[in-house]
Amino acid sequence: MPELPEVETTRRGIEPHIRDAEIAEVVVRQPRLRWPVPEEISSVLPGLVVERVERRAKYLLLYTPAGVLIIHLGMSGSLRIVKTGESPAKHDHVDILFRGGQVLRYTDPRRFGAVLWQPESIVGHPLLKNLGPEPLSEDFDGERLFACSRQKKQPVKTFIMDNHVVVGVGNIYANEALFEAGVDPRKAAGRISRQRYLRLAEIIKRVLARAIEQGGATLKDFVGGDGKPGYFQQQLQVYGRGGEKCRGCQKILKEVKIGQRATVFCSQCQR
DNA sequence: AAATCTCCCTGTAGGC
DNA sequence: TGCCTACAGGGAGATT
Repeated sequence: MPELPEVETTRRGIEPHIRDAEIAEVVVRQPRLRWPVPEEISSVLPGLVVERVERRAKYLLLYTPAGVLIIHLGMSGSLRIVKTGESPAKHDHVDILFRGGQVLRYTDPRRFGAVLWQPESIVGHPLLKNLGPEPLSEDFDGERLFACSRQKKQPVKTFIMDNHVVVGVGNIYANEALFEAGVDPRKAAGRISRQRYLRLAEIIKRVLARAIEQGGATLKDFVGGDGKPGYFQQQLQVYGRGGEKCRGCQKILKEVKIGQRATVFCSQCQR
């Protein structure tokens, strides 16, 4: 499941290949994603130049003079640059062909992702307008976590995964950040001190920034490769390690469900 | 308003 | 080996 670091790594991987390039053709093989892929993209996109590729939360935004192509990778999606003529595999649902020969290929076995077209401006777009701040921006800090959490009884893990509070903190990094911050994921958000939120916010930033750096360092081949940045599993402290020993105190890590999501933590190190 | 539930989909894992 | 079932998970939208 692409988390924010993987989406950002994808953005950095594809942008050099499609920036300032003119779209020649769009091929939609499977329009049934999370929402139907709009038919109009096949007729509207050709002739348009991709001016830049941005990321907002886990959405990738391909800006053209006529509108914005919005792409979400869901939990199994990926984007990569392939060569013209490379035959599509089973789950290669959308190709965007550029004049010059590059092909941006969208792959998504589980089809939880999305490819949408927003003519003109995306300002006020329903999918984007209620999103909280970017975790790596100055708009996100511990003061905000503290302020937003007052009176909230929901578990702190659910709270930091709420896109209204801060975007891009998915299940993996929520688990990791809470472990590093020494915060029990089950604890009510409203019962955590300002001091601890200041620390938690800094750790969220650090964990995400480090993952992006490593995504960059180990950038998989976006040209002709699999286009998947990978998850750097070897350095995950808790995610996927339920039942194994805590790397800090050797106690057995607990695994529970919080908000229908797998949650792993150390009852000794996280209070 | 806040919290919880449902649903979309298919690869993978586990049971037999 | 193969069949069957359960499950995971982002996140919008519905429901409580």
